[in-house]
Parts: sequence; C-alpha cells; structure tokens
Amino acid sequence: MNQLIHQFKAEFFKALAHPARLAILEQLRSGEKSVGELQASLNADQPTISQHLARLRRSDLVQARKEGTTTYYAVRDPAIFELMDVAKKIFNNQLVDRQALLRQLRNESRSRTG
Amino acid sequence: MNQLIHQFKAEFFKALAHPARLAILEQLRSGEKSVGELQASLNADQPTISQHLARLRRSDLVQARKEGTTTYYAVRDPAIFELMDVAKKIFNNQLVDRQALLRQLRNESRSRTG
DNA sequence: GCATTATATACGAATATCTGTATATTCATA
DNA sequence: TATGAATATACAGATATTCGTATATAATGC
Repeated sequence: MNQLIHQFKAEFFKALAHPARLAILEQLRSGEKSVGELQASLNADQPTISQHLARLRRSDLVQARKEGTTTYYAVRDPAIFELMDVAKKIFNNQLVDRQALLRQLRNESRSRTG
Repeated sequence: MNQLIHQFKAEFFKALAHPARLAILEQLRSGEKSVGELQASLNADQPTISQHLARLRRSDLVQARKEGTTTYYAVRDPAIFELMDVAKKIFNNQLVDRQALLRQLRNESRSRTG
C-alpha cells in the first residue's frame, strides 16, 4: 500500500491518541453534546476541551452544529464506535493474556520451590 | 469511563499513529516477517525498522520469535487487522462524503451562474 | 451599545516523538 | 576466538504535541 495513504491513516490514529479525546468520543456515544456538557463530564477547563475538539474536527471525526451561542458536537461516522469497540476487544485480550502469563509464572515458581 | 483506561488506550493508538508502523502491520497481514524482509519491502534503513518494531512491541501489538540470528515478527492479536479494516471503512466513508460535497458545490455554482 | 455567556483561537514553555548516525549485542561459523 | 551477518539500542538535533494562560469572537438579553 501507498506511503501517502499510510500518512493519512496515521493522522487519523493520532487524532485518537489522547486520553481526553477518547473520553470525548466516549461521551458522544449517547448522542451529541455541547462543549459545556463535555467540559462538565470530563472536568477539564474550557480551552482544553475546545482544542481537543478542534483536533477531532481536523480529522473529520466529529461535526459541529451551532445553536445560538452553544455548539453541539457529534461523531461524524458511527463506525468510529465500532473502531473503539474493536480496540476494547484487543485490550481485553491483552489483559487475559497477561493474567494467563501471571498464573503460569506463579505455577512454575510453585513447582520449582514446592 | 476511567481516566487511566483512556490513558492506556491512547498509548495503544499512539503505537498505530505512524505511517511506517502502519506499513509494518500491513506487511504482517500475510504472516510473520523477519526484520530484513520488512526492511526490504518498506525500504527504510534497519535501525528505523527496529525502532518502530520496538514501539509496536511496547504496546504488545507484535511478538518476536528468534531463530538463530534473525528475528521474526508477527501480530499478537489478529483483531488488529479487524481494527485496521474498520479504520479503512471510516476512511472510505470520508472520501465519499467529500466527493458528494464537491459534486454538490459544483451543481450549486452551475445553477447560480448558468 | 454594553455586559454576559459560550466557545474558539493564539501563543509560549514544557514535553514527547522522530530521524539519522553511531555503536552494541547476539549468534553462527571458520 | 576472530569474523561477519542480523538485529537492537543509545543518543542528539529537529520537529511535533501538549498544557496553561491570555485573548478573541459571536450571540443574547438588557
């Protein structure tokens, strides 16, 4: 595959590569939220939230809708949640693997010493 | 969801957030590859490849298997490919949206001027 | 018009990541 | 044990990201 495509995809993953932005996307699972609502639920300060939202906008992960003075954000493509679910699955698999490894190490040390 | 979890997940996405690393993972779709093979197909220099592989190892995305002096790498969890496929889908959707937008802009300008 | 509320942007310092180059390690083999 | 091949690590300069703070914009009600 093309190097340029990988460049674009890397930008996409960079947009996801921050805890605050993942938290924002998680909040948006239940539908659109205003900046103020996001600010309250993540308890971060306002410019921080706006900056992360700008980053998410830059990669077209979210879209903004203005109503008077408040801006509502929503994810642009619900497939993003699908992506986050697969990521969660990978995460859980890793945890299971490590637990199995720990169990195995415990057993080996028991049979060596006992 | 917990801030610590988001921290871990962000680390995971950071591991994906580089064109060279995406290219490596793409190569590993067809099975394990040695460092030399990866180096050849991505045509990057050897320390670069090893460093990116180290980053992928750090997030447990790949596993290494040594055979004599060569190291073979493989993805640890095939769900990673599932993740990359979903990312590709999101990408394609974005492209479709932009094309539709362009078409719409063209039509509007035609009906205004013609 | 003025104050207020909600959100966005600017900017610099701190920190993290990347890139290239040099060097180290590990293994096989003569 | 000296050599070469394959891979890994160290490190420094360049670049990018983050974080906090200050300021700007935009809409609303008085």
